[in-house]
Amino acid sequence: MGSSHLRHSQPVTKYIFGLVDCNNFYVSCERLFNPKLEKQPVVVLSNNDGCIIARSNEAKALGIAMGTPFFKAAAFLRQHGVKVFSSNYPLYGDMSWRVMTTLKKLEPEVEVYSIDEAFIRLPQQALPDLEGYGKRLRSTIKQHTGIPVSIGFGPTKTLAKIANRLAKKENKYQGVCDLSSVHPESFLAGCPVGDIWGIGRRNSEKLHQQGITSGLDLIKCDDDWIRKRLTISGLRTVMELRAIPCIELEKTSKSKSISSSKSFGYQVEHLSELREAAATYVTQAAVKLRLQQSLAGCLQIYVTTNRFSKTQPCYAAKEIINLPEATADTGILIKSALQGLEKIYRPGLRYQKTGVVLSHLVAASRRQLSLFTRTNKNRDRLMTALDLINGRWGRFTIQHGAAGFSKPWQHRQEMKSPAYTTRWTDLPKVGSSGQL
DNA sequence: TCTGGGGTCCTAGGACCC
DNA sequence: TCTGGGGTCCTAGGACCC
Repeated sequence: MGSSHLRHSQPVTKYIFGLVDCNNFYVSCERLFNPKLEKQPVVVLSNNDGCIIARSNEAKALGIAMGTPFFKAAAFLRQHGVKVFSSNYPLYGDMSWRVMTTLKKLEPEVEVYSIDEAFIRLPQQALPDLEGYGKRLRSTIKQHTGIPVSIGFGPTKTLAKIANRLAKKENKYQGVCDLSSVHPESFLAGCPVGDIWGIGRRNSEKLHQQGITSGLDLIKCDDDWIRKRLTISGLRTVMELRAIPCIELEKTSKSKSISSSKSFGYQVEHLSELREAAATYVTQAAVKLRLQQSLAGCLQIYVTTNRFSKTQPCYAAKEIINLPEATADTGILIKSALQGLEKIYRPGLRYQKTGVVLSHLVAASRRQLSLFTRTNKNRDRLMTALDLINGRWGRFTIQHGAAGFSKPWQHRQEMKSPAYTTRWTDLPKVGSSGQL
C-alpha cells in the first residue's frame, strides 16, 4: 500500500514528445512539382474523386470544409478558381517516405504515425533550446524534401498534438511550438474539447451536454466519471492532458489487418464484375501482406449497396473465411474470396462497393504447416517473381486472370497529376521552353 | 449521375462451462 | 410456488484516428 502511494508522487515526466506534421501534405506534394500552385487555392480529392480531403490554406480561407462531397462543391470551386486534383498516392507515399527517412536520420526515436505525421521522443534534459532545435529540424526537412512541416513539443503525445496545432494556427510560433515546460492549465482553456486528439464528434457532443467545452473543463472532471462515460481510452486522454504520459512511442508497427476496397465507378449488378473487383482487391492486399512479410490466417469479403440511396434497397453482407493454413499466396486467397462472394451475392441488387480484409496475421518466418500439406517452394518463388516484376513495371503487369483486364467497374480519376517521383515516364522535364 | 479508404481499440452481451 | 454464480471466450458494434 505504502509503496504504491510513493510511486504516485514520484516525478513522472522523463521524456518530451514531439509531433512532426506535414503542412497540408497532399497539397504540398502537388505544389512541389507545379510551383504555379503556390499561393493559390488548391484541394485534393479522395480516392474516387468523392470528397475533399486536403486543402491549401487559401482553400480553407474560402470556407471549404474537410470531407465535403466534390459534387456538392464543384460549382463553388470553379467559381473561385480553386485548382482540383485527384489523389495521387504513389506520389504522396514516396514523398512521405522521403520525409520520414530524413527525420529518422536526425532523430533516433521516431514513430511514423500516418502518411504525414511522426512522433519523436527526446530525453527531457537533452536540449536547453527546444524551440531552436525544432526550427533546425524543420528547415532541414524542408531543404531535403521540399515539404513544409510544423512541430509541436509537449510532455505527452496528446499535448504535443495540441502544441502542433498551435504551431500551425498561430503565426507567432513560426511552425514550432514548445509546450513541454508550460503548465497545461495555462493553454487548455483555449482548447475546444472537440479539437483534442482522442475526443471525436460523438464524445464531444456528449461532453458539451454536460457543459464541458474546453480542455481545462475536461481535466477538472472526476476520473470515475470520465472512465464511465468515455471508457478507459477517454481516461487515458485526460491523464495525458494532465501531463501524465499514458500513450507510449511505438517504433515498430506491423499492422494486424490489411484491407483493400474501393467504390465502383458505376453501380455494379453482375457477379462477374464483382468477382473481378474482389480478385483485384485481394491481389492488392496480398502484395501488402508479402511486403510486411506476413501470412494471413483469415480472409473477410464484403459487399455493400449505396448507403445514401433513397430509392434502392440497402444491403450489406460479409463472409469470413478461416483459411486452413496461413498464407500469402494470391491464388489461394482469391479462390477463398470468390467462394465467400458467391455466398453473399444477391442478384438484382446494385452494388456500390466490395472489399477484402486479411487478418490473423503471422510472421512468414513462423509459418505453421498443417499435418497434411507439403510446402510448395515453387509457389513462394512465383509470388516473389510476381512482386519483383510488378514492382518494376507497374502493379498489374502480371496478374491473375480472375482480376479482369479492362476493369470497366473502376472509378476514373480525371484530375490526377503524374507519378513524378515513381515512374520514369512521368519524371518532370527541365527545358528551355519554360515549361515544367 | 456523383458522399474515401485504411486502420486501431474498447465494451456489452451472448454462449458456454463448471 | 423454487430456477446459482462466476469465469472465459467470442463477436458485433461503436468510437476514434489519419
